[in-house]
Amino acid sequence: MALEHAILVSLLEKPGSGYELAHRFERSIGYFWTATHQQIYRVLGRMEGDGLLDVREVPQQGRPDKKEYSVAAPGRAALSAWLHQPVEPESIRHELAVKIRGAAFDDPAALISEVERHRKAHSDRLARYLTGEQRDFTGPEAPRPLDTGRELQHVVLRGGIAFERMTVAWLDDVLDTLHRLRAERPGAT
Amino acid sequence: MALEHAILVSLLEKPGSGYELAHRFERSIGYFWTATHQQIYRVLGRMEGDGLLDVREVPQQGRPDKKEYSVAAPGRAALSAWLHQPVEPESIRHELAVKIRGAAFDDPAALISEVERHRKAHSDRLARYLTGEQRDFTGPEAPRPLDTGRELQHVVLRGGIAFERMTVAWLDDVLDTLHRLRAERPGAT
DNA sequence: CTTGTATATGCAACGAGTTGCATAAGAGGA
DNA sequence: TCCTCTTATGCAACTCGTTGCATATACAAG
Repeated sequence: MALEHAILVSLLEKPGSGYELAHRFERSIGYFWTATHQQIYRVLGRMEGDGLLDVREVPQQGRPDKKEYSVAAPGRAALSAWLHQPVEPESIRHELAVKIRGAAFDDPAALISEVERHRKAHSDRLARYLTGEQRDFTGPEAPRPLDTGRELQHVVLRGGIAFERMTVAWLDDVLDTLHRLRAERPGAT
Repeated sequence: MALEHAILVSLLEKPGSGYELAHRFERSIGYFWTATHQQIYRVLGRMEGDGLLDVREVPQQGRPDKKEYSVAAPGRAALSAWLHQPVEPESIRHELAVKIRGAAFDDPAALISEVERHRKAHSDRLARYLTGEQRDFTGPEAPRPLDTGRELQHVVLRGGIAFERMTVAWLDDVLDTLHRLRAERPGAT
């Protein structure tokens, strides 16, 4: 149930509506957890029912009203309990890797454009992360000592950056391999 | 439905029983996709029902009989169709990162042992991958040119190695950060 | 005045994945 | 003899996650 915990963390950082949370999950929270708005609304409803969250109806002008959620005391306790419990180190799930190994039973060269597409998506994301890092964590915006929250946000962002950099480099390795295999078998398409 | 495709790839590489597949998913296939035996048996049953797989009852001595699955023609066609379809670049889901950001609202120093545990798990996995690479892809066992399948297996393994290396380095960064934060706030536990 | 975009919330159905349990045969050791 | 481990297969119940659809307000562009 890590979505619950990701929502608690995000709402502790700043209260907000389901819609706003969905956007954060496409941005900063998205470095390490993803969720669609349907999932978020469903879980928000359940968490409110369980007393983990408080809701406040916020009337707005020029746009529909919203429900602003914030973390209630039991929610904070639930997060704290989870933080003190071990979680299992996760394994990767990489569909593209399944495809690469599957390509041995089809035409490997046909994968090249797909891999290039993935490479672009990851290098775009890397650029976005680096821009965010420049904006939020350097110069006058750099976290002062003792700003624990900012320091921890930064180290998580550095993890996202390292992941994307590693992925781009690996996809280059994959592309080299696919090109080499095509050169060795000039008969293939 | 990537589990289906991962099973097709694995059975094309070598036919086997559900039990054997479950073990492969803890080893080589596990570089990029995980699954428990319950999931595997369920999906194997469905795939057989859909005509994607052939089954053969294999009587054994000294152990229970097994059902050996292999890929039927429609299964091969289904894999090929999927290979030619684009898949979305995936995002990470990293529970530990949720915890790190959540630690800002609790005691960051309490996370240190948890992060160390994860670091060990990842560096153990890295060592296992490197041993496997030595065994299967160097010296007399190195893939000859034109051995497409082996080359592709190797590039996927290199991806697993790169991922674990990157993760270990990042967790060191996280540990540095947590230690630094603890030093700056000597009051905390 | 219609179309498109952004804000805002939600249901229903399905498929994917996890957890707990159950069964059964043979091998090896206490 | 009993206990445990390995091989081998599976059901049931549940939660998690995805996809498609539905609704409503407001603003801007054509």
